Amino acid sequence: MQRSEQERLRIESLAQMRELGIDPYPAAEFKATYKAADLTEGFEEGLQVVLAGRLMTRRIMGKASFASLQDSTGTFQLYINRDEICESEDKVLYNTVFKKLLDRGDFIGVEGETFLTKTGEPSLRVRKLTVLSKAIRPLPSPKTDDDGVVHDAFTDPELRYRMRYVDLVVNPEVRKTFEARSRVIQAMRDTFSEKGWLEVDTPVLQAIPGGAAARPFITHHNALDSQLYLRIANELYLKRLIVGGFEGVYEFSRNFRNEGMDRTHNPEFTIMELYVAYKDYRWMMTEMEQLLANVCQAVHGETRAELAGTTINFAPPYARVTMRDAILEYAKVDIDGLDEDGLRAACKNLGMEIDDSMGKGKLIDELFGEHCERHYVQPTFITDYPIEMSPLCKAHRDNPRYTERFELFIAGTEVANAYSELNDPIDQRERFEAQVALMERGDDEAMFVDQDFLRALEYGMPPTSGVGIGVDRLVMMLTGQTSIQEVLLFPQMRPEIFES
RNA sequence: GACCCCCUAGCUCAGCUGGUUAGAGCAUCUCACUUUUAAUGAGAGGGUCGAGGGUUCGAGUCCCUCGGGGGUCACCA
Repeated sequence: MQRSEQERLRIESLAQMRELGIDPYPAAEFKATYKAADLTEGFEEGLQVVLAGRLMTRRIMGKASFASLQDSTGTFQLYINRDEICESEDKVLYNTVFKKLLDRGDFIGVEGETFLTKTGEPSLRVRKLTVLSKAIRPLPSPKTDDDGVVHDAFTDPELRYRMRYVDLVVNPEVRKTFEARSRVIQAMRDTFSEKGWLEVDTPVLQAIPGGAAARPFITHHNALDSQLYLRIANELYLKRLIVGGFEGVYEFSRNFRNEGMDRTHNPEFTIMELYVAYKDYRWMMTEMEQLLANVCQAVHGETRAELAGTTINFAPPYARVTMRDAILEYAKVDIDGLDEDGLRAACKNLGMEIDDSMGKGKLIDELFGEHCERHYVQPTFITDYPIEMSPLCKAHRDNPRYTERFELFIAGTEVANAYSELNDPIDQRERFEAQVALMERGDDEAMFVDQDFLRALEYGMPPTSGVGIGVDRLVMMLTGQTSIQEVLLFPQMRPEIFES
């Protein structure tokens, strides 16, 4: 393996440490008494503290040095004086270990007391220094000048995504994004658990990939000698649990779809699905408004978030627009009363690319996607989807051509999808049969029939409303990111080839 | 899958219509320095220019193939 000059020197330092009787990778627990942020907030002088973290910058001035120590909460300045850490005549710890053998990126533990430097910087006067772990590779070294401008930042997306561990160490805003992601998920979980709903786990390996229309990843179980799929959705399993008598169930579901990748699609992604018995989609809209306001509050301390130069306002209520009105407004087409041929003519009229495999539902969806979607920047519920495009959703109580469905759009992107769930087993069977017809017509995304799910519905499912929230996309909206890769710790990449 | 762009030191980047020994800043190494904070001053080392082939007297630069990444589009109801 080819090593750079810097790596070779660090490996040499490692050996020298061992010769001095210092274990560069000690096994013992190291008990830090504070975190960097604890010391910075409400700074107190003369406090005895023990800190642990990575040595990040060093400014050596002969017999005294300044350094910064970075832990999970931030950085804190260290002041290291030769004669204070080496009280006897033996100055090896300072002159050799600290100045020569330690490098940027090494983990150390320090003990001492807090004080203010003459320039007023909160600092730790180090009395004792312990090597906790030696780093062999040099970290990138971004620097921030007086004007807050970052120089030499570690920015190459390929390197950042492949080596997220390095990205997280040197780019503090990256760590903040993932802390925000965790708060989003925690806020949802807290809200649901307070309402008494049950968090459940349902199969990732499924014999029939149901609940959505997408190409699945296929795998094989040896002992059963059967083909299995990684789930594209968990919807049908959560509904089975509602049949079983749970009245509120939810799951943060990692789904897998064997489709293209772009800035809003990764082959594996997370959808939070929630089903609540005796509710309808109107109730769910109100519930979602409150949930997202809470989540935004948890992340930002207010119900607004900045995204690509616009302020997104998450405070309820959100606009509610029917799909018919949306298409009427932006495409000037009234889908009400148009049959498939009429729709096809209208699409052609607008210069859209369409083909014969597209049914009525798909044509309407194209109209909406092409002309309307991008206009909904502030959170907006698009409601009452045509029945042809929603095979798991109950027909609208006032008009059977539509369904009791909404999608929530933010910044022109679909963030949530909800129904008054179809619980009529006869109707559901017919809808599945219509999907089979679409599949035979050439639609390779039509849904599979799940006989066991139909059997479950035949045992009776209470009226239920369900929702799926695209967690990754919601995190994007809340953290101002425009690429899904920035909200996934390890986005999908082509496998890296290593020389052995 | 299609098109466009990118790949040069540990990091961020220069490198013109092809020209002699491939540069800078930071990082690294040596020396100096007991309150610095993009520390400072003096000196030094570090490169298979993504890989392979071709054109040429001569290729980081031009051409071809391959690999990786980014963007746009398609696909993803």
